Amino acid sequence: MRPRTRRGGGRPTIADVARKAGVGAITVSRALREPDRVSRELREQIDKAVAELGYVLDRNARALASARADVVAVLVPSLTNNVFADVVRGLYDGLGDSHLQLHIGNTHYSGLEEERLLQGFIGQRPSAVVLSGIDQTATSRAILKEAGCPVVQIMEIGTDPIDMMIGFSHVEGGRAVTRHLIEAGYRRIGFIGARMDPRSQRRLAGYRAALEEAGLFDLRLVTTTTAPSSVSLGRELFRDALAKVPTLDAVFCNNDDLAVGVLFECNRAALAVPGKIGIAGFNDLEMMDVAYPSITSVRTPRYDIGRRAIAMARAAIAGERPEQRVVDTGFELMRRESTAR
Amino acid sequence: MRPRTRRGGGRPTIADVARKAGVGAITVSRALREPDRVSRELREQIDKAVAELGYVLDRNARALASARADVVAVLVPSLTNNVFADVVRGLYDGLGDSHLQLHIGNTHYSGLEEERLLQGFIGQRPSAVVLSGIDQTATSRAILKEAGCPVVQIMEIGTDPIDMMIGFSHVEGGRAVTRHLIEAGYRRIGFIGARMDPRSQRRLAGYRAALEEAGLFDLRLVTTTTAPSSVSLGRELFRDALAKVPTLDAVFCNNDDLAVGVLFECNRAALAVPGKIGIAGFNDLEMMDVAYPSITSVRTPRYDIGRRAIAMARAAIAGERPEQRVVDTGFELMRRESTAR
DNA sequence: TTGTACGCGTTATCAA
DNA sequence: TTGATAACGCGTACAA
Repeated sequence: MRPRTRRGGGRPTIADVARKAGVGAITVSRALREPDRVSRELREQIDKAVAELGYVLDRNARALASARADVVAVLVPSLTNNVFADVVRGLYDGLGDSHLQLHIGNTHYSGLEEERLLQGFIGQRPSAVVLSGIDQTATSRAILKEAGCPVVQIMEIGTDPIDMMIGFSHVEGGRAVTRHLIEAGYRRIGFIGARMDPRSQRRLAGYRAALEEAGLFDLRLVTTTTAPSSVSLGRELFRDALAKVPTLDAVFCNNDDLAVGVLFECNRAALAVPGKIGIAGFNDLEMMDVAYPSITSVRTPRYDIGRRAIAMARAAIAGERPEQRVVDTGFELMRRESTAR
Repeated sequence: MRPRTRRGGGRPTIADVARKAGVGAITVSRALREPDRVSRELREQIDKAVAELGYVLDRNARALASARADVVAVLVPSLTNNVFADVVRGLYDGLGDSHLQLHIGNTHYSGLEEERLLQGFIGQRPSAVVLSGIDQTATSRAILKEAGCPVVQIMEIGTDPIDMMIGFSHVEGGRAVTRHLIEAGYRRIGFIGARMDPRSQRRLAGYRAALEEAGLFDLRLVTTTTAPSSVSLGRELFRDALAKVPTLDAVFCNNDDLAVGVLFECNRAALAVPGKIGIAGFNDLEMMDVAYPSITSVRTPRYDIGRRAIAMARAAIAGERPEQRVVDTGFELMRRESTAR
């Protein structure tokens, strides 16, 4: 029975390299992974053969044989959102010289989509999973608990981590910025929110708590939509809010895109900022400091969260026990011209 | 000799499912891939067994056995850049109901990094490769030609596609917007550019060509940096440009972030836009239309390019020959208040 | 429509 | 330090 034709595109395999270098296949494998455990002589022959053949390791075969994929699965709710773009940048930078790869999945703010993606990713036997927020479905939590790999929830903290967590309290963020507005002398402080995902909801809760403490809360001050955030949406929501409450003297925006839209609308309508209207955003995009007037916001350590999430994952992959399972990064209120009255 | 302990984490395999469902392993495999080719009765038994066992397909094993990974490798120069965030969104949406996965790599605008990533991705035997621009290194081109899978270069067009291409001419984009500024009556038109990657260089070339046609070109009008683009950088570069050429009456910004920075700086310095200074950007981010004054820009079909690139890749994977290897999507000049004088 | 035998390219195990 | 052998879990080819 003659050997069948090779299925793979005829690309060189580890056996080809071994033959050419005059060694066993396993020695080639070792030379590639742990060069120190192979004698210098053989290593050089092998390197030469690899170069001549243009050999490229088949990651699928490696993953199958070693039952782990050197892949970190990452689930974020959006790729368009600057916030998660920064997180992902931090994740990449956190990889450093490890041979880990990042596989990014976009949940589109849907728990069900997260479940679906998780199924797919788990099928790759990732070395770790990083995912956003703390509102996973019961099924997702079950999948992750059974996956047997480190899991890092990011951008938020809570009391019941699947495994590890790093982020900050969105309730406290919302509360801090709202208190600042109150202290600045504003009294009719509106909340403008888009998307209204769980983190936005919690920012709203912080806003409400702060206003209630001060006896200033009024439901009509809250203007939200589930539509995705954008600058133009900021303009629209602000118009709506002003129509509802003509005495509005400040707005806390769910995020910075909205705040910029509000600022442009104030400029257009000749509403003085911060004199007539105070504006505060959330996340502190780079633009906020450059805007005229510059816009108050809550600086969230997105990039850092990304870096440290990978560091936590790498430590756990290496078998280390985390010092703390839940890491609170905090946030920083950036007071600027838009609320300086 | 007793069977050794299983290497994998003891997760159920296709054989376990087959045993439980009382069928052959291959029937389970088929039921998963091509349900129509398995009798309804068996299919139901199999689905039940899968659910009860919590079976998850091992994608690595599938990829190894079938010599293809159902993965599209995507290389973009940046994830922070809104432009590529939109492209990636388009790519995801283009996937539709296919069982393809996207694996995103970030080249950080480096040809060498692109090469390195390509090596890694090719090791996964992707079904297709999507990459940005037309300036790949010779090595990258060689790797791709040998990969034997469809390749789509996006965001730009040129005369020598590796395989397929979809995008538009950045030279023409730069030329169009510059001509518009000239027609609007501006005479001392500056160019402000950050990053200055190949596409930025070509926008600059278009700008220069248009000004030279009109006899208005002057090297001192050009202010660039290789630093990454940002709103604050737009402010800085505009200040530099104005210091060099105090008679400056308009600026074409390499991209919209810079343009927004210029607008804020004009507001702060009380330079009337468009009266005293005209401003034009590139890419037409959503914000441009909301800004006050709204900002002229070149709308680039980023999302669409993403979608169509995947469509082209899918067609090629399915064995179809493309109608055209190079697709010019064009662009659209959006005339707005910032240049309406 | 279903099943059998084998191979995919690599690594773990164990022995030399 | 090196190598032979047997998995890893699934899909292809072919036969029934």
